[in-house]
Parts: sequence; structure tokens; C-alpha cells
Amino acid sequence: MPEGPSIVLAKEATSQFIGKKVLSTGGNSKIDKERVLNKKVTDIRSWGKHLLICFSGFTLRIHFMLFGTYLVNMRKENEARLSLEFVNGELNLYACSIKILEGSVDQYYDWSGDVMNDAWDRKKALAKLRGMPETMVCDALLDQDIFAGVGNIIKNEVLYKLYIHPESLVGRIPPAKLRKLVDEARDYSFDFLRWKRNFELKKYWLAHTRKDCLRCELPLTKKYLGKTRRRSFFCNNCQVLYI
DNA sequence: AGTCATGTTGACGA
DNA sequence: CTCGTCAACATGAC
Repeated sequence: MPEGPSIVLAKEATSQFIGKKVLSTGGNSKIDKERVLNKKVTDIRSWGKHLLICFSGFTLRIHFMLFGTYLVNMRKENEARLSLEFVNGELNLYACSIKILEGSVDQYYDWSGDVMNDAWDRKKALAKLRGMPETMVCDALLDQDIFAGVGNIIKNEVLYKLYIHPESLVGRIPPAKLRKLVDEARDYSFDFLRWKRNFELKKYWLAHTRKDCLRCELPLTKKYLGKTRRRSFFCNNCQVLYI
């Protein structure tokens, strides 16, 4: 569920509720549900891994974390975190973190930092990377202040595709390579979106959860790396360690 | 059946 | 104050 492209799909799946009024609410969320009652959804947007259900004057920020899911016009057995009923259907959100953002949503987000957004700015991302030369690239890719929307799968795939060892230091990666990294983080995210839309994402994984390198056929290494201690799959033979 | 994971926050101590 | 570590949350896949 959680990486940026999946949130774009969630945005698409829920767009039918834009302009519709909330007729009733339910669920075990601790937010003030009265707040949205009889209010009209003005927009549904996304930023990185956040799904944003906008109302006049405030926004519901949905973060699905690791296990969160949503259903449109369907329900699960267990109680939803938040249910919103509209005249044309219902939206059920499960196991997610929900927060109300007061005021204009624009004041909370820099849209140019979201790899899926039209406003994505590669130059800003590059500038941020240049300001953290000692950071491991596996951590930098997961930094939502630089690559909002990039998650662990995208991280592993991008590094594998570009032959970059995950423990490489950002400041040691040649400039041309670093530019490619920034662009691939976005490009791969759109590949991810297309594949996920067709329910064939896993088919295209080159490194993530795989046993052997498709290039040299040696076994891939699986290790928990960086400050983030996230699972990394990489080829010790093909991926260059810039250090 | 037990383990693990596409994620993040907050508490706590050094 | 900042850093590292750990627990917490919660569910489906294998």
C-alpha cells in the first residue's frame, strides 16, 4: 500500500468523492469526526505517502503506514479507522494514521519535493543531496524531505538499476551519477505506478526480495543498512561502492 | 504457525 | 540539544 505511486492510485480511486458532502461518519479514529459531517470534499490530493482529503478550511491527512488499506464502496469485517459516507458511495480507511491539518493544505507541503507531482524539482533534490555528503545513499533515498513518496522497494530498485551500492556516500557519488539517481527516483516511481495499476508490480522487481543478481548471477546480499536499518537487496559484485 | 514487512513517531537514555 | 535505540501501532503474505 504505502509508497508514493500507491497513494496516487488511492487518489484516483477516491476522486469520485470530490465535490460530495459527507452524510455520515464512523470508525475508531480519535479525530473529531463531527468536523467533517455535512462538509463537502473540495479536493483529494497526495504528497508523497500522504493522502489528503481537503475540505474548506482544513484537510484530513491520511498516512497508511505499513499496514493501512482503504476500500471504496466495500467494507471489511473489522471496524474501520474512519468511514465516510457520501451520496454516491462510501470510503473506508483501515489501520492508518489520520490527522487534521488546519488551514490551507499548501502551507504544510512543498509539492516540488514529491516525486509523483508535476511540480517535482530535480534541482532542489540535488541541492539537498549536496548538503548531506556523509549520508548513505540508502538513507537519502528514503528521506521524505528530499524524495517524498520513495519507499523501500523503489530505493532498492533504483540503486540496483544504477549499479550503486546502497552504502555509498552521497558526496562520493560522481555528479553525473547523482543526477541520474535523482531522475531515476522519479522515473522508476512512474514505472511502479503503471505496474501497480496493472497488478503486476512484483513481476518487474529486479532486486527487491530476489535471490540472485540478474546480471552476474551471483547471490544478492540482503542486509539491514543505514540509519534507517531498512532491508536492502543488492549485488556486491555489480553495484559500485562510492566511499 | 511463526516470521516478516512497501513506515513513522515518540519515549527514553547516553 | 542531539544522537541512537527501542517499542508501539496493526495486518496480510508466505
